[in-house]
Amino acid sequence: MEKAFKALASNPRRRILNHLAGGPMTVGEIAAQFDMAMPSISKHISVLHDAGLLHRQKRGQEVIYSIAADNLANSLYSFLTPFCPEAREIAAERKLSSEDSTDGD
Amino acid sequence: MEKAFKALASNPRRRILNHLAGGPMTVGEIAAQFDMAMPSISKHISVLHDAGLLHRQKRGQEVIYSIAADNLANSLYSFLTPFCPEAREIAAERKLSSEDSTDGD
DNA sequence: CTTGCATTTAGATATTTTCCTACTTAGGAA
DNA sequence: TTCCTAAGTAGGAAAATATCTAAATGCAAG
Repeated sequence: MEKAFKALASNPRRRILNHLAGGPMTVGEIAAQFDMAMPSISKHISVLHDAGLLHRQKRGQEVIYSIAADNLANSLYSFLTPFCPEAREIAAERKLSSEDSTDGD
Repeated sequence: MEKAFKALASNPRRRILNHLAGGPMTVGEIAAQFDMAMPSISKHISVLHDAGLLHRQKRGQEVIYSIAADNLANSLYSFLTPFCPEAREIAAERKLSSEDSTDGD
């Protein structure tokens, strides 16, 4: 969860997520939306991926990233749980419906 | 929202929020939970407050902070909206009920 | 094998964040 | 006033982050 929040604490990284909300993309397609050198984008993407917020898939020499919506949602819901009753309910439901134990932190 | 995510990207600050989940506290009470100098805690608190995540109330020479749960939840829900249908619904509901009951803070 | 393209890694530098000590502000009481 | 305590500010050192250019890696085609 530490990693997820650190990953989300950056404007370019949140923008990357927003672009990916439109569907999976290659690194190049993502980078095309930014006025930033490719390696910087690549680094941001890897921070997001490392936080479990992106899925990665290779196609030839391209790498396609897509949002790991479940991890994103679960991280935020479980963080909200102590503060917010509705988040507690939702977090519980999500946990039930997907029994794939993913991250702990 | 930028501020909220930056504020949440720090372990000590998330710990402060978790302590405050137990109820309002003075700066001193919060600081007592940490092995960190007072000014550092004070700074963390002010980052959280500046992000709209804490309410502030003075009582004599003490300052009492409490969680601004609504802002916390709204920030995260509205961020999640593009990625997650249930967040969209919840965000919409929250927005409605906050227009209804103008509870000031 | 060589060339070309997509992505990542390495290394350098500038900015930001974190945390400390020392000092200031402000309220309450003697 | 003077003293004490709670909280915040100022300034600076150390660590972490962001970003760049240059070089390396991986893959596919000729």
